[in-house]
Amino acid sequence: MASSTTKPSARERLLESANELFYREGVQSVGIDRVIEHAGVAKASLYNTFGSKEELVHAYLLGRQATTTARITAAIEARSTPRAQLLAVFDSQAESQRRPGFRGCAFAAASAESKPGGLVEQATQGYRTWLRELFVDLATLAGAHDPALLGRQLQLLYDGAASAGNLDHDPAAALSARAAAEALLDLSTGSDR
Amino acid sequence: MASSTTKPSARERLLESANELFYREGVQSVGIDRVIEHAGVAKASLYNTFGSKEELVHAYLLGRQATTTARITAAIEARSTPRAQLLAVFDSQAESQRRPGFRGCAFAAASAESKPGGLVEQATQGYRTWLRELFVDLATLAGAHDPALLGRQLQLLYDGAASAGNLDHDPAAALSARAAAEALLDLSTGSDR
DNA sequence: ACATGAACAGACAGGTCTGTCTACTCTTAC
DNA sequence: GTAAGAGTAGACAGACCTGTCTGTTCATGT
Repeated sequence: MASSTTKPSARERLLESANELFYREGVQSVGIDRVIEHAGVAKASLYNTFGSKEELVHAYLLGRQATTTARITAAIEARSTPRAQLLAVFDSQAESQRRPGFRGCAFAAASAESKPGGLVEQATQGYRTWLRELFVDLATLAGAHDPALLGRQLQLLYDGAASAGNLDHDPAAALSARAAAEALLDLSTGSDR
Repeated sequence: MASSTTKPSARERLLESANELFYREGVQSVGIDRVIEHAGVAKASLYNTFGSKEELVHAYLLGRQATTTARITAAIEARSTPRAQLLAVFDSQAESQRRPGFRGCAFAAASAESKPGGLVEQATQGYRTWLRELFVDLATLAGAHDPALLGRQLQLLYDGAASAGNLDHDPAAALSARAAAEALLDLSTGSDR
């Protein structure tokens, strides 16, 4: 019963501020000073805890991955058939996209702002590998004729919905993606026969 | 016969350098000094010609739009049937993606690095509006049952291929998108009947 | 009572960025 | 010859950024 009544630790407050500011305005645009000011934390605490800004950004992305993974996993487990589970990924995306403050994929944004070869690219690869394998696994379970191809195409739809939903400020992008995913899935499983 | 033998003007050299450096490393990461050094141009010439960095970035994006528009339009005009024309957009994307130095959509990257409400967002909106109308028009000509929906879904595939092709360094992303587009198109036109 | 460790406030160094400014050079037209 | 316009080189100001460092406060365990 330490973390329930006590105020959050410096690390937790830093991560929460980083999540808010980095996602809203970009990891490059937001400086260290703004993060620590928003978190109410001394600069020395940040550098004692994380060592560098890049590692703070890395921790921010890992946190994003954890919440996204949990959200999608929960949506999948709430469905019973593979087909419904596959579409649930897009339902989860649509719900995330409807929330105020949606600004697209945090990994795509951070990658666009960061040099290749750093921790950002590393975290992005980890996240995308997980997502891709998820789609391929679901496509396999759903009985797709070519699970690798269908999984890839589903990820393209997912990426496109994230990108377009952000650039066009269109909260319905994920719904169009879901409809396309449904059509591709039906084609690939031959469910119209 | 002025521009054939004479060396390019400061404006042209600046735009060419901006196109190369901004696209490769990002509009925020590359400073003014690097652009003028690469162009072999004095800093005063840049500010006399463009007025600010933001306007240079804007001009760079307009140049990107012009070349992309020309490339896609040429690919379309080389085909005769609406169906082939629609798929030619993805062929053109695949060819662009195979070229060395491909780094995804310049507008998406620049948007991720820029504050909303500026010239970058404005240029991005213009480009995306053109692309979207192109897809909807081609879907209409191809006889789609719901051209607005199909056009949107094709754009999602296009965006996803650009994003995934960049983040995963996968030059075949546009080919998977093309195959998905073909399937959606056939479904939407009822060509299997 | 007191030591210890975590967090605080904030000054500071060293670097980078945009944008301005001065002074010089070159070409071309008349 | 010379005036005008375009371009060049580079110093400079002012702001901002990351990361380091000093000194202080405060809760907790012994």
